[in-house]
Amino acid sequence: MSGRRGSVLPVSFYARPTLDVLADMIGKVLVHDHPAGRAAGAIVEAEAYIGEDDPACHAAPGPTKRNAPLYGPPGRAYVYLNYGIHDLVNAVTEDEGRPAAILIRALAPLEGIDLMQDRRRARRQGRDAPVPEANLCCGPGNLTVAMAIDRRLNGSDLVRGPITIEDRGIVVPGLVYSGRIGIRHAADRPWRCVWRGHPALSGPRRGS
DNA sequence: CGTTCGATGCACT
DNA sequence: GTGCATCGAACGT
Repeated sequence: MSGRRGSVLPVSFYARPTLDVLADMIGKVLVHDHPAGRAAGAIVEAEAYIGEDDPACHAAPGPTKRNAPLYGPPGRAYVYLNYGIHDLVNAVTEDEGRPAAILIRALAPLEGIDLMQDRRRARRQGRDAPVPEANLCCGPGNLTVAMAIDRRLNGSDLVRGPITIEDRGIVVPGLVYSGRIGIRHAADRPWRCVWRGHPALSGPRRGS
C-alpha cells in the first residue's frame, strides 16, 4: 500500500557498459505485479556477467538456445533454471548482439512481505518458523521464490512488466565490490557489488 | 563456528 | 553422461 513514487527504469538505463549498470542497480527496486498482489524489494546485491570472454557468463560457449536472451535487446529479463532447483533472474544489459547481464542476488523486502513469507514457507512444506525478513530474499534462488519469478518470465520486458525495476530515490550509503559467488571460473573478477553492510546480503561470506 | 553433501532439471558435449 | 551463477540440513571441530 505504499511506494507510489517509483519511476520505471527505461531501456537506456540498461543499454550501457555493464559495470556502470551494476553500480547503479544497487538501491533500485525490483517489482513484480502479480495477480496475488504486488511484491517489491530494493536490490542490495548483484553481479555482472559480461560477454563471451567471461568464462562464467552463459554466453561463453557462444550463442545457444538457452542463452538467447543475452544476445537480445537490453532491458529484458533472463531467467533460467540452476542446479535443477532454482530459477535465477538477470537483467540484460549493453546492446543487442553484445551478451551481458546483471544477476540479482539479494533484495531488502519492501512490499508484499506476507506474500513472500507464504511463498517461502510453501516451498519448505510449511514446517518451519517464519523466515526472518532479512532472509526472505537473500540469495538468487530465495528471491525468485519470494517474488514468484520463474522461467515463464524469461525474455520478458522489464519496462512493460509484469516485472519492472524502479528508481524510488533510495540513497545507498556505500558500495563494496568483491569476487562473484558460487562460480568455478573467473571468480576473482571483482564484479559482485553490494550495499555495504546490508543485513540482507547472501552467501556464506557476507559483508564484503 | 566450519565443511560436506543431496536434491533436482536441463542445456550442452 | 557431465556440470552447474544454490539452498539448507547434517554433520565435524
